[in-house]
Amino acid sequence: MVNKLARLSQALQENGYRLTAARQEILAALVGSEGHVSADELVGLVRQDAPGVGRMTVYRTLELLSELGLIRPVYQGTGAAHYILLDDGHHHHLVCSGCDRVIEFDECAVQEISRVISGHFNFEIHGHLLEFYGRCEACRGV
Amino acid sequence: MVNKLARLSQALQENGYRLTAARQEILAALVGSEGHVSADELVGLVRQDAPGVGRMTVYRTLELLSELGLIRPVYQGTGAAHYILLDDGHHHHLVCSGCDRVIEFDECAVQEISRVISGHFNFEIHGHLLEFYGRCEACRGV
DNA sequence: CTCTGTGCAAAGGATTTGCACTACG
DNA sequence: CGTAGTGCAAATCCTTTGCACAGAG
Repeated sequence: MVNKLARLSQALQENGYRLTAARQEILAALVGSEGHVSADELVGLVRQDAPGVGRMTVYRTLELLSELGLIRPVYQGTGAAHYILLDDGHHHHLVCSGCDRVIEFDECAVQEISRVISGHFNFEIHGHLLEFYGRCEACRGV
Repeated sequence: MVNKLARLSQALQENGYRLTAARQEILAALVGSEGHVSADELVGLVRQDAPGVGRMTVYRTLELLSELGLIRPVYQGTGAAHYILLDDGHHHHLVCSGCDRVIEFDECAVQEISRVISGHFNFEIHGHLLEFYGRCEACRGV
C-alpha cells in the first residue's frame, strides 16, 4: 500500500506534475480506500485528514490520474462514477446485475491476448480492465 | 442486426416486460447505432422516427436493459455515459488515453477464464467486457 | 520570480423523481 | 379492465468553468 502510494506519486512527478500537499492527501485517501470510491466519497475521505481541500481539486486530480492511465472511472450501479486503481496495470471485476455487488478477483490470463492485440493494432498497452457480468450466488436465489 | 433486435425484444418479454411501441423504437435505434451512444444521442435517434418518445422513457429503458445485462454503461472520455451492446455476451475495447478514441476488436480468449471464475465464485456469468488502455499509433507521435 | 495548482461560488449538464394519462396483454 | 409503461416539467445531483490567490521549483 505504501508502495502503491509511492508509485502514484512518482508517476505524477515523472510526467512533470507537481506533488502538492493536496495531491498527496488525495492519493493517500485513494490508496487507503482500496480504489473503489466515487469522487464525492473521496472528497469526504480526504477532508477527514485535510479539511481544507476543495472538491474540485479532487475532481481535477482524478482527471489527471485518468489521463495518465493510473485510475479508471466506471459505472457501478447508477449515479456517480466510481474510480478504480489500475496502478498494477490491471483490474478484474465480477459485477452482479441483481445487487450491483462488485467482487474482485486476481486470476489473470490476459497477457497473451494483450500481446496479440498490441501488435495487431500497433497500440501501446498500459493496463486493462476485465469485467464479468451476471448473477451472484445470493441473487440467484439459491 | 435484425437478429440482435429480435433477441433484445425477446429478452424483454421473457422477463415479463411489455414490448411497447416506444421500447421497440428505442431498441431499433440502439441496434442501428451499433451500440455506442449516450442517452441523449439515443433520444435524438429515436425521435427521428418517433418524435413523441420522451427523454425519460429512453433513460428508463436503458436502465432496464442494463439490469437484464443486455447493455452496459461505460465512460468514454468525459461527460455523459455511453452504452454498449452486450447482446452477444461480450465486448472488447481498446481505449486511447490520448485521444479517447475507442477501437473495437474481436479476438476473444476469455472463455477459459470465464469458466474458472464462474466455478470459483459460484457466479452465473452472462457476459463480459474487456478493455485495454494505452496509446494508439497516432497519439504516440510516431 | 514565474507558472502551476488551489479554492470558492456559480453555471452547466445529465439523470431522476412525482403524478396524471395511455395502451399493452 | 387492470396494471405496467409513458410523458411532461421540475427537482436533484454530479461535474465543470472563471477567476483571484497561494505555493512549488
